[in-house]
Amino acid sequence: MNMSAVHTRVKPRKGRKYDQVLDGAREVFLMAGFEGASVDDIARAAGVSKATLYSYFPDKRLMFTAMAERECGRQAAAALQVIDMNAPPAQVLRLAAHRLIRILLSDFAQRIFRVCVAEADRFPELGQAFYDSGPALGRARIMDYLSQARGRGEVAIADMELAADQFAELCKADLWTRAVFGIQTSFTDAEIDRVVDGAVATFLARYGTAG
Amino acid sequence: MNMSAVHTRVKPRKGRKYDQVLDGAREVFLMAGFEGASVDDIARAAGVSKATLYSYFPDKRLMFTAMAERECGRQAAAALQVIDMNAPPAQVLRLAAHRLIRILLSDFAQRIFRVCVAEADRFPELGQAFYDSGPALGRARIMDYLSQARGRGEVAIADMELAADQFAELCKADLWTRAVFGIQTSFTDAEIDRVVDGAVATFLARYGTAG
DNA sequence: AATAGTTTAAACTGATTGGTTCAGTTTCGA
DNA sequence: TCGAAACTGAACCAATCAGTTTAAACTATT
Repeated sequence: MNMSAVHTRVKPRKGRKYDQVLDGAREVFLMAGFEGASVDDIARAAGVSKATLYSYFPDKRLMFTAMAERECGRQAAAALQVIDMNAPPAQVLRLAAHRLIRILLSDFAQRIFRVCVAEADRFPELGQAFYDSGPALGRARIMDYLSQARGRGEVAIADMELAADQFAELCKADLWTRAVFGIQTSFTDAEIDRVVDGAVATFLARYGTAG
Repeated sequence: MNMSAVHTRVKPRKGRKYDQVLDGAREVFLMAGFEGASVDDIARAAGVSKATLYSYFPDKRLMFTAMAERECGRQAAAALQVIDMNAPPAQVLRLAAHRLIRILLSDFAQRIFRVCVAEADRFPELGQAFYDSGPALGRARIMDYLSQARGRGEVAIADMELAADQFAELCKADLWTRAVFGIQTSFTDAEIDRVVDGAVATFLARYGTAG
């Protein structure tokens, strides 16, 4: 079946302004949430007519999930930065903590988190998608490193998964909470360093071996 | 000014069905969010006519904030349970962790968290209210105990605030994340014990003094 | 029982929503 | 340059929404 696609490369669903539409959808959905966003606003933000918009997506819901999944994918890609697997824990963890916090506190991550959480029961599959592309992926990365470090005897960890989760949680320590409630929106390096140093110190106090 | 209130006790804003209205508001708002909730639904859930409802609250927004603030207050009251200030850290922390997790994972806390987060920028004061009556209050309680324990030399803590935050974060370790995204809604005692034990162990590895 | 205040159901307003339709314009490959 | 497909803009529809109004029914206190 689908003989027309024989040499037309896998046919990305439809035509030319697809990304443009999703960009508009992202802008409006992330600002206003699902119910708060009107389709007319999205069309305007996308610089596209409403008819075009509905030629790409059969309804508002699918438009929303499409944009959410694309953004989750992007987030996942952005999180996959190189880590020096051979460096000592104190150094690697400090760097990882910094990166993680910067992502967690970014305006973008905050917005998409809010939307995913708010709409988690209207779109059950959405929570899973966000979890897989964010927290779960970050944890896997941390576990990768910790496993190697354990192989070198640099850390002593029995429950690897729990350890990775604990490290991620330690990085949040209040900063993230205050950001998500809109209490504080920008953070100084000093504030972040305090949390990062605290996270690394606590983590290594439990799991570190040598000095 | 306000001479009419001289001997009419401080006048609780208005009459008889106030709580009834707020109960209905809670039910619908927590289920559907601010935009998703219709005033007619709220009236129906409250068992009250729409006219009555509008005689208590001038508009939907104020109805929302009133209910949110009441619920935050309740949450705060519920969190204030007795703690044996003189028991050893390992024991107190384990109990506190259990309580905290149970609250964090409860259906009610999850729902109100979602609504507060989702509506944090439509209602800026709401995030603050939730933070004060939830995380901030919990932290204060933990700090109280840790201070006393430090006085007895049972823990060695420099940055008390950070330590309290770290403990709270350690208690969440993935369980909370999965709950908030709707990935997992009920948790076994074993799952919780694993996180609790891990949190206490890690915390005391860093801050504990004796065995 | 009379009075004064509350509550009710239901109809109504004006605005907005998601979604459709369509006549006409643009784009682009062949 | 032709023609099909993609796109536009605006009008349109039915539904829903927050909020108001009204006339009748209920509840107290006196």
